Amino acid sequence: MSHGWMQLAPYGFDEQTGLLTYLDRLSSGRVLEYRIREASGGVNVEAGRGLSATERAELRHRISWMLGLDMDFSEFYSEARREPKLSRAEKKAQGRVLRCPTLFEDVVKTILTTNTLWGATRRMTANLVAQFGEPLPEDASRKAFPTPERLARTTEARLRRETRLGYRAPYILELARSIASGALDLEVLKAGRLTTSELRKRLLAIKGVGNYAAANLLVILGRYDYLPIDSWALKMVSNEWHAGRPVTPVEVEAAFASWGKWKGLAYFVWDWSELKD
DNA sequence: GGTAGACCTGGACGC
DNA sequence: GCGTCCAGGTCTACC
Repeated sequence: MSHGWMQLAPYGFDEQTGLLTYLDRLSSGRVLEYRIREASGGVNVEAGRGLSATERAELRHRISWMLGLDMDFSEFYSEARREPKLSRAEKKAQGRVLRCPTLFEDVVKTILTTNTLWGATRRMTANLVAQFGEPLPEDASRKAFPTPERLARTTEARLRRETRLGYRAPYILELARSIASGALDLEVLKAGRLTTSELRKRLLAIKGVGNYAAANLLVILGRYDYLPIDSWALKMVSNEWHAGRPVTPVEVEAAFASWGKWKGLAYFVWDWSELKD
């Protein structure tokens, strides 16, 4: 819950019951819904019946990635004990950032967060899913996130008209087409073989991904050396340490510099003071 | 390498 | 009802 991904389609979250849902399309082409609940020692997932062994293995792999189930934060927690503003991190098992099964989806969603309001990000994502996603067999009104191949077949004009992506439409289209054609492989970036600096270069090479978006994606990839400094970060740092005076990205960097390779994570789970009116 | 200016969209705000 | 501003930034042209 450290960022808003659970509010973006095809994720759904019920605050009353704590049920997290997600509509996914497996490589077999099967579209299904994951119903994920917290359980003792892990999570419980319902995902329909009649899955093959291959599909079950893929599903397990994808959900494990989405929830970061194999991530180890013990080193960060050890550092965080010296900072009261991070004291709840270990107790609440914070650090995991909800992510999508494919990096393609995370990149698209990150581009849709830029230069707009959160409500518009939600709307653009919902439009993309509704217009280009593959439907759930038992309820055609509910759909998975569109594949690069499906988006690659549409036109910029249709993207602009039907999803209201605005100037972001050509970025999303170019990304989808590069992946669909095989020219770009984003999934390989998850393997952890590249240095953070090299990973950042690859992300910045994507049209529509700048410093903020790259840093946000690095956090999603488990690299915390860069801060995703957006207008919200400027506002929160201003309120936290500068009595509401406007601050620059340099001052945001300075505020978290002492956290070194953990600074992106410290920023994400920081217990921010209430904004003053 | 640093920096204006343009960029879709739609909600908030002032008049 | 209308015009302006701006938001969880980025790109391009220009210096």
